[in-house]
Amino acid sequence: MEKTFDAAAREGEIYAAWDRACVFRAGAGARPGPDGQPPETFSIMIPPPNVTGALHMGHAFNNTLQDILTRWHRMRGHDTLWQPGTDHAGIATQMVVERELAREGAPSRREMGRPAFIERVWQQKQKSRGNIRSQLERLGASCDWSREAFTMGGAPGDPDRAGPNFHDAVLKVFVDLYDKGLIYRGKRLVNWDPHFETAISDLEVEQTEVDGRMWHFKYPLAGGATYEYVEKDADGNVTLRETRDYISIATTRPETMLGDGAVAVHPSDARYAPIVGKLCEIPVGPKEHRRLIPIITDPYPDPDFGSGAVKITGAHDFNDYAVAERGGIPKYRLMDTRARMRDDGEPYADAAALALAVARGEYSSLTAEEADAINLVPDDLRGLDRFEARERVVEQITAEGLAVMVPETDPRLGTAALKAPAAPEEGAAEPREERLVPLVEHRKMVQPHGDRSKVVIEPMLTDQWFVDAGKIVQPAIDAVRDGRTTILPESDAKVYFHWLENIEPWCISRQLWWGHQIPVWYGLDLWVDAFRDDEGDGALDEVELGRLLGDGGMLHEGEVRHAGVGFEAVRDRFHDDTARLPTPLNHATVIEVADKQEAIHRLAESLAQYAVEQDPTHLVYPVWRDADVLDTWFSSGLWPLGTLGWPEDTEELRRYFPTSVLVTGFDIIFFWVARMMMMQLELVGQVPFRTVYVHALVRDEKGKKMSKSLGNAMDPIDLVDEFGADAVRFTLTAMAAMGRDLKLSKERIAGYRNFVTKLWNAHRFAEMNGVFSSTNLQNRGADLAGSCKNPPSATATANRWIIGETGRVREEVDAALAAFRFNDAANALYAFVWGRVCDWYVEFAKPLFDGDNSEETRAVMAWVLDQCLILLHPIMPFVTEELWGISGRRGNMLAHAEWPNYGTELVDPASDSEMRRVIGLIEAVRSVRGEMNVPAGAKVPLLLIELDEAGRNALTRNEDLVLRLARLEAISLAEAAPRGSATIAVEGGTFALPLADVIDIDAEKARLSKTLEKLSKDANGLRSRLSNPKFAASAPPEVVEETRETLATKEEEHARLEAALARLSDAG
RNA sequence: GGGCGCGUAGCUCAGCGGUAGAGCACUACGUUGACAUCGUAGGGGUCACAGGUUCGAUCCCUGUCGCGCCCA
Repeated sequence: MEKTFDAAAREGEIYAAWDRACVFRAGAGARPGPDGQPPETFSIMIPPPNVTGALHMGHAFNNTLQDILTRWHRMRGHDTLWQPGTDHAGIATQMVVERELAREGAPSRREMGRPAFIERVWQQKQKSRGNIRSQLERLGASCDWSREAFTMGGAPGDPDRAGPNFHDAVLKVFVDLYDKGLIYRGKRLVNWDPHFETAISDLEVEQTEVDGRMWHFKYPLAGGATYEYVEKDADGNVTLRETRDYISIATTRPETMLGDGAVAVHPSDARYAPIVGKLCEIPVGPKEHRRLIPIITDPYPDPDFGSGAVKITGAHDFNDYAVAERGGIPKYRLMDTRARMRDDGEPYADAAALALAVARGEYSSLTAEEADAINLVPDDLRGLDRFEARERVVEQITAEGLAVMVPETDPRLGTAALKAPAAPEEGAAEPREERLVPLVEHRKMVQPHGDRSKVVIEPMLTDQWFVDAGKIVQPAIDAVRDGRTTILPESDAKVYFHWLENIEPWCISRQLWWGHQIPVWYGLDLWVDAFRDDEGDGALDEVELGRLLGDGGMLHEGEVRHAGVGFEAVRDRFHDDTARLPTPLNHATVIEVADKQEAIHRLAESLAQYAVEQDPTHLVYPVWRDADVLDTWFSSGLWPLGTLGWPEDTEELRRYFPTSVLVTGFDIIFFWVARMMMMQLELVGQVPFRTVYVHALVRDEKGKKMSKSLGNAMDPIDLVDEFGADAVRFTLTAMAAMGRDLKLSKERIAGYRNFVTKLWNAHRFAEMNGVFSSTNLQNRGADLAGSCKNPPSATATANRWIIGETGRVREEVDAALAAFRFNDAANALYAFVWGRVCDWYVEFAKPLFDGDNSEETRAVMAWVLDQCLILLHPIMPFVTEELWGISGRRGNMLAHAEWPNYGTELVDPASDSEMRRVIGLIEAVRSVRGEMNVPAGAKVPLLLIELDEAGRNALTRNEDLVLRLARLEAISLAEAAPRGSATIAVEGGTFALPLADVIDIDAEKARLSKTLEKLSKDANGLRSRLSNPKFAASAPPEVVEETRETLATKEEEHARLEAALARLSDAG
């Protein structure tokens, strides 16, 4: 064997061997239960990574944990499935492709059109699909790749027909929910990304701190009205009293003033009480069409913040939206999809007049659609970018003298403020005349940015599809409350509950091209009064038909719609609808067209043709499909069911659903976990998983979040290249304390790479000592047959001891994994393999190989090393598989080896305590040697002064071990410690190291005194506890007994060392 | 502002009622029958602070101070 495991060279080979042997296939390696029952099943769904993405450390962590669970259950003989797959990641993928197009100088998305673009995305998907898979393979992920799924699998254009038709399943879910009334369309405020021109979810919005400005403007009261403005301090003393003809408003987004619907103040705010209910003027726009808006009260404004008055722009701010809803304030949309000021609709004068009538209460029933149609952007600002419009608005207001002015020394101006002039007595020049400047506060503020586009998100009022989440949320709450699903760690269950109990409607539409296109078709609403059959004769005459065509009639009417998994599915429903229309429209054929414009055109055309031919069979009723796609989280919400073939009743669905565990990050508890819970419960009435294990974040070594822009991201594959997958996995596992972020450093990984080497070299040692020789292989034939239950029989204490230790660690590991305490499992194994097997057992074996028990020792070592490989395999699959192959001829790959179920019954208490004494003596001798500076190479004699029987037996039976490991020449009996010797107190006895020629008497005295001091202190503490009568009365008897024993030991050791010190002093 | 969590050895973290552990780092020594990606020994902690409960508190409770994260 080489000196180290060559991970870089071997890992690929090993993975390929697993692949060839199909060991990761669903159910592979499953064994019947103890009484011949069918095997338990274990299933786990990978949280699907972005198909065009790359794995980051979070993925590495997440998938390592999944692999540990999967491999562990597989080795236990369970029918195991780890379902892999990828997510189509709507916005991210669309972005990748658009960027690619730009780089190539190819036509843009809009230039090439939707079908060509989608085709291009499929090409991209085919190109990058292998990335994630090969990266997961580098990590050793034991997924069943034959079942790889894709959230857009089966969609039109999918060149790969192999996987499940996830696409149609998603559409079916939409249609089912729509038909149940759980999905609706409505005009709501959403996070709008002006770059991608789509609504995005809260998850996709980053709150970023930026240097912002806050302007202060005066909104003049209507008709020049005035009021007494009074400010008071906390004690009620008047600090300011003046007559004002305006109300002061602060804003960070002046351009939105154009859409203000009101000014709101807190109901308790006495400063503004005199003007509540009055109208004020928005100080921007053409003077002759100034809009007036009401001053209202609402609990939202904070009287202590700014002026205490807040402008209300319901169509462009989430808080304002709520105020507007409460107060019946109209919400005027100001921008287009690219966040430029609107350039559509009627001229400003007409729009402003209409809005003014609304504000005056002259126009009571303004619908949301009507409000949306009003464009309140003044003509000179139309078409401008929002930021440019902002500057213009500020200029115009300031020019008009309606900006709040302050001295230029005002500290609120921030860095723009001038230093206050020094006092004259400090020698400053004459104070300058105070100049006034507009109050523009420069301050840090938090602004929403698109996490991918990086542009400022604009809250925007748009038509979107929503899931009425409130109606399906309760079962998801109940399932966790009553324990059908467990969320770990517990604190994350609280997050889950909190979110679900305050659930909001879920916006599921995205204005993207890549994704599941919403399966809703619209038709023109012909069932309205305008198209009435006047005579009631069941037929439309020319006049009546003319109304359809004339006056742009159809354009202004609404739409009717149906949902179905495809056009064919909705066609019949539209036919049923048209059947209710008068002749000749009831003969119309339903056809699919691109959009509403085309529908109007085709219908008009077909009616015109009818007017000429009078042939109703040529009439058409055109319908068009909703252009939007579904939120990616909506489709991934179906992941557990959809990957198993739902809605078909598949074998896999019956076997593996509900799944056993979901391993995922804390950041998607709401967005994914909660939604999967809601959706599977709604669709099939079952929870999607029994346990949700929520893991924390992988940070850099300084505790910073890893991010590309910070440049502190570590690429897991680079780390695998450098240290090997096993080291990376073991590191992540050992640091996976529940609910705690892990700070990853290369030093730590290097430490565990050394552990891999340690394990390797223990095997190398074994190989060099014939442990894997064919004779020995025969001796352990039973084990090769797959039984791990029976360790070889052993007589040597060290062998009996290590077998017991193995039993202990197996219990520890299983208990840890069962409780998802991955770090405990890793640390238990580390301590066992390095601290007990390598540090002690291998050393003990060296002398044993020369003695009577050599064959037994070889058999035990082979068994113990096998157990190390088996128990470590879920965490470190590569090196263990490699060693498994090297160390024996096996019936199975290690990935399918049988997981043991022995436990502490393997512990032999006598051997245990015997080894404790042996190890104690060796350590005591080494310690004294070290402190007395005995050269490491020197062999010295040890004198036994006194020792109890158990100690003597232990010593006799293990003398070779002690001599060798303590580097002793011989052990002989002595009546008393000779002059100038160091004393060693052990359990039940005293030894002496005669070091007359090397010993420094003072050093030895100091050493003994120090130890004695410590012993006295400990003993005193114990004594005071024992002498407290309440202790004996209240503490559990075993604790009292243990305390007594500890005290006795300490006192005994104290006595021995005290005697030694006395002798030393006599001598010295 | 609301919620959750964290302050334990130089660093990273376990432990969470019975007088503190690991890894890494550090110091000294070392070609000991695998391993220098190693071995042996050693130093290093009023377990953030203040109260309380208890025979006993790093652990439970309350408060304070710091630091995170999530939601507004």
